[in-house]
Amino acid sequence: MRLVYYLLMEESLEDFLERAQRDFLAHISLDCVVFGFHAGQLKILLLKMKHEDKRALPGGFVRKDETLEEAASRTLRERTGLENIFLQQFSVFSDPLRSDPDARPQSLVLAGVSPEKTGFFAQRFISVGFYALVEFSQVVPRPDVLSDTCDWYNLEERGPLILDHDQILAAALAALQAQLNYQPLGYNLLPRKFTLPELQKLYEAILGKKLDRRNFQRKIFSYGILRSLDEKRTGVAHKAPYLYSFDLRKYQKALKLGLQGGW
Amino acid sequence: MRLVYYLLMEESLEDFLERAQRDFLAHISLDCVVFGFHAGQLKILLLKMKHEDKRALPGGFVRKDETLEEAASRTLRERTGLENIFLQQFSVFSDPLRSDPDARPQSLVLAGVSPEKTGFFAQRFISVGFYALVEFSQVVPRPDVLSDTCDWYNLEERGPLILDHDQILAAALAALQAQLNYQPLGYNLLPRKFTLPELQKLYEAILGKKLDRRNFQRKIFSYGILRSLDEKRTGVAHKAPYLYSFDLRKYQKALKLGLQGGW
DNA sequence: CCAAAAGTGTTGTTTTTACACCCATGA
DNA sequence: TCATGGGTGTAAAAACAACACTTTTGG
Repeated sequence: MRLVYYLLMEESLEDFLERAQRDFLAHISLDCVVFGFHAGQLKILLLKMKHEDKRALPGGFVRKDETLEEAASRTLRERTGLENIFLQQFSVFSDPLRSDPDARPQSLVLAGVSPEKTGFFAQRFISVGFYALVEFSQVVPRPDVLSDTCDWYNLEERGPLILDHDQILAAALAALQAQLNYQPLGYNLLPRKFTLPELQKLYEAILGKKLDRRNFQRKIFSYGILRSLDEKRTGVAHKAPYLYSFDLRKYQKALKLGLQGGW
Repeated sequence: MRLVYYLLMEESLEDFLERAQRDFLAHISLDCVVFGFHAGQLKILLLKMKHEDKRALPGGFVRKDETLEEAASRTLRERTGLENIFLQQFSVFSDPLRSDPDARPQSLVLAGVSPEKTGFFAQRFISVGFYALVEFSQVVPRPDVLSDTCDWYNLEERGPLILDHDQILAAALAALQAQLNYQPLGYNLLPRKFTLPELQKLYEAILGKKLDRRNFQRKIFSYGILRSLDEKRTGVAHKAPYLYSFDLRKYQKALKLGLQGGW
């Protein structure tokens, strides 16, 4: 209401500028929902905070000379050891009450930081949510300075998360589902060589429902995005499935229009 | 690189906290792409800046006690006179070079502000993009304090926009297209009573292509989201078309699963 | 009365769904 | 050898795309 007044009354433009620094101050953070796929299950990478029972999404802050994407990439390089991680913004979380201004400072104090230095974390943060897709087996999880552990969790076994991270995770999952036909999810979550049943299980995990095997194969083939490898997965029980890899050029081209049809 | 060092070397946690306030400072703004629909055309609301030739998207800042959505809503209340505007975040724009730190302060100086007070606008802003849908005829455009005029423009006749606003607009259009089957675009862009040809023209404007009249009608009816009004649009040339309105309850329900099928 | 927009069905084609048997492998 | 998962095709149903004539109205 005050601002409306400033903007409508021309005389207050200078006042507005003076107050802006105080009235409009919010810090920006980012939180990443890192998805991996292993043994037919979607996994997410979570940190176990020091002196806290709850787990947290890997997150970070943006430096002056970085884009958000660069900051997220840097953060995830630290958490996973990987370069060039596939990243996608999906939402911004800006509830003024989303973070408890005492929680993080308290756990910092428990971690041995003097209380007067914890001010940074006591401020309001507006957080940009990213989801990231990584090849599970390539990741070497590394906790950050506020965490004890960094590990993969199944979605159902993740336990409670700090702050609004449950909400962020739910939004990431919804974004993942919505973008299945518009982003190369398979390319980024699976190893270079994979079998059709593996790809199908990935689709099933993302969509949360079973798909018909024959219809799935027909449809995937119809996109022309798979390169058949004349090679089979060996060492597994039962009939050896064929291996495939993505034809990235065709995959990208097909995604531009969106893979047609529903699942 | 410096940050990597801080986070990997435990001893620097306190240093990290001290520097964070300086290293991680970015201001948050928001920019709104306000869509309206009139005479078969998509329109956007743009401000003509004082002392600048280019036009700008309506934008604003977030107060301490607001969510981004509340801030956008407040901003658009000022620009349009409307309450409860339909708003949707679609992307965050964080290129460190996206804004010229001199441009806005210079035009403020031209507007009579003393140079030392323009510091707020010289800082780095990370901007959250929203698209808004309004009923064209309800809007009473009002310029803000930095602008001469606030008016509707056709997409093709908008002229050049400041900063990265062309990019923001392009992203908003892409989001609009992508969400056609998931958001009540028709409900928010059309008046309460409308004709099928009007609804079809809206779809055509958003998609940028012509649709077959009979197939369109069959498909729209099949969703069961329209209420037929036993009333015709009078006073227009040619055969009078029937009026319809949305059955909001059914529309919302249908959108949860997404309106099926492609356009 | 005529120009222009609106209403209305059918048909061929494509896409989707549902469904069952044989094969290869490791245990 | 057998239990388990992988490979493969067909038919019926649904969705989609293409297409033309008649009606109504204002000018």
